[in-house]
Amino acid sequence: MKIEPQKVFQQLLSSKGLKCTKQREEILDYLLKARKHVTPEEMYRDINRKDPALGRATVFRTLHLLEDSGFANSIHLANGRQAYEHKFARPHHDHMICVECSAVIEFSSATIERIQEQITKEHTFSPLWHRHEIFGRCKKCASPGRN
Amino acid sequence: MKIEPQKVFQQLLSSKGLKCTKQREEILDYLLKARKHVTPEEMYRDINRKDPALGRATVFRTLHLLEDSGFANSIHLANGRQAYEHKFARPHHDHMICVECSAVIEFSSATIERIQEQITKEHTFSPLWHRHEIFGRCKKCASPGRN
DNA sequence: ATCGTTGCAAACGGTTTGCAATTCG
DNA sequence: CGAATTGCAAACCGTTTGCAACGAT
Repeated sequence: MKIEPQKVFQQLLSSKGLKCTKQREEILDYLLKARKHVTPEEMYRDINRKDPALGRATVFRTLHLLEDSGFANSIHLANGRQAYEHKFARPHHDHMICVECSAVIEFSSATIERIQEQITKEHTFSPLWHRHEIFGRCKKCASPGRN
Repeated sequence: MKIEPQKVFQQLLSSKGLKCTKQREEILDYLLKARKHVTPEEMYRDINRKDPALGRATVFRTLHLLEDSGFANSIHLANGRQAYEHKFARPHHDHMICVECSAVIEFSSATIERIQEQITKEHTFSPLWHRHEIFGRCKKCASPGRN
């Protein structure tokens, strides 16, 4: 049985008495199609091109809605700005972020997760989520001949 | 031979042709004495109480100077804001951050570091630094009878 | 005296909010 | 119809910056 994000989203909306609007659909679709992490501004720029009526505020509001509902994740880029990715059928993973070109490479390690669990337990800390970001230079930006 | 942060800082300053000012000393001292991670605003508030002449801009400027020189570290709190800690004679460590009271608990794991190295190597990624933050509730805030 | 540094206040940039108009259910 | 949602523009808030006065060397 294939998961259909749009359907799931609609269900969530109606279950909360919220409405399914064109803007919310556009934004979810954009996020689902995006191959990389997108910033609210990129999102606004791209969707607004096709639908000039869309406002910036709606992008932010919807992104929060998606994040709160567990449909999206946000990461912090090196400059502190946020970028989002959807969470449909994607296993948990963390990120390596290139400080030069902002490329994002995903990684995950069951061992790290296990150690984390152990560490939090030792400190009687109840983990909710975590952020493990490695900053550096990607293959391309670190290659010789580029300082 | 004991390390004397203030001396080291003075050396760095003069080696760069920068000046050793009262404000810079106050800020470094504050950071050294702080037992927890401090935000620029806390810093400004506290130091400004004793020295009303100190301005907010100087706090930010000095914090950047300290970070760039490797004397301080910054972390992002759950709300995206920054907080700083000094780096004198402190081994590398990461953080668990309480989403309720913003308490910060430090942790470190040689195993995690090792795995990270291996992962970056696999992706031909040249790491510069990383941020590993676990968000959740500290012992106190997670205890029953609260929420 | 020189040039880095400071405080101030204005500018910034990303995000949020108040509100009247609009749209979904 | 009535409540939720939207776009707009103004408000926010942490941070940065331009500038004239100041201060360390």
